[in-house]
Amino acid sequence: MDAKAIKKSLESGGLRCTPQRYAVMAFLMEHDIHPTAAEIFEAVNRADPRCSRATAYNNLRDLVQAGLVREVAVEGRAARFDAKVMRHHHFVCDICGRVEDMDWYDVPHPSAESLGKRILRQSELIFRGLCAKCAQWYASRSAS
Amino acid sequence: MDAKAIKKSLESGGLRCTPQRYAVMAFLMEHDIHPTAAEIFEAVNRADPRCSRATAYNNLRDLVQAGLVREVAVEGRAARFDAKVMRHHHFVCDICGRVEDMDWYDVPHPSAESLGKRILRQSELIFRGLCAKCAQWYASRSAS
DNA sequence: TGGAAGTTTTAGATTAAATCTAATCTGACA
DNA sequence: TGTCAGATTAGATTTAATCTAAAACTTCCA
Repeated sequence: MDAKAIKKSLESGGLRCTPQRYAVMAFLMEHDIHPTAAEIFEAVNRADPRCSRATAYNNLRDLVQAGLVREVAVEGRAARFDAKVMRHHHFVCDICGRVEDMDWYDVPHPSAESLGKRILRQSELIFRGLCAKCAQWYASRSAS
Repeated sequence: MDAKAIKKSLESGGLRCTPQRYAVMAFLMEHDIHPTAAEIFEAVNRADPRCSRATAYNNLRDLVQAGLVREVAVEGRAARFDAKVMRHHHFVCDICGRVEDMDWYDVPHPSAESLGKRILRQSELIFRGLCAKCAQWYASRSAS
């Protein structure tokens, strides 16, 4: 991954490029596995033990606020994160909680005014079901 | 609220109608405020202190599993719940976390097969922005 | 009616996720 | 070099939710 690109993207969000912040952003850009905050902290801390838990969480919060990283809340599980490279929808597996990317397409939505609300962002979709792996496991399980 | 209707709806989900379970379901059907689990427990426990925290949470879980209650995960906040009377979308306020109902409409989505996934449910939408109250507060704040 | 088997509930302990605290460090720039 | 806002830290704390093991109910059949 291009270090300059990461630095630039941090600065475009008004964030200074510190080693810890860089590590969090780089991890997210290099892995499209939608890790939880705990997984990000563990990976970053393993690579460089100077990064503490609070710092990993603080930086994650800052990156989300700056719009560089997207947070996906999943019912009954820890939140998951991904670098917001291109706009896309998500798929969440009911069994293993795995989050996968899905292609972006526009969804029609009511206008803000008609609802009495001031700001209204296009919602990203979260589809739900069983991922290929869990669907297979589930099928073999029901068969026996 | 019709007690018989609540009892029937519990039984339609394969759940026995115990006083505690009834209280949780009744609270959700009588209040469309999308309470958190903690708020539900407090309300139910206040009305009848025989219902413990674990019971409120257990029953909530059972109701969600039975498809009678919907859980809405919100980033950085406790999950919220509502009785699944009619299908609808949701709006979440970025500032106060308030959840509001929005009318249902179909959203086009890719078919399961094209994605290699076995089961794929229609996603309910979550719109995000500022609710009327917070939008007003925010505007008056920026003005000063 | 008795009582075995299953279900539900309970108080309190525990876990998990994330944030807070207050002290310390860093580095840009005067 | 000195200053100071911003960043980081370890560890404590908070919050949300679940677990545990015992007790209390229901059901239902003899």
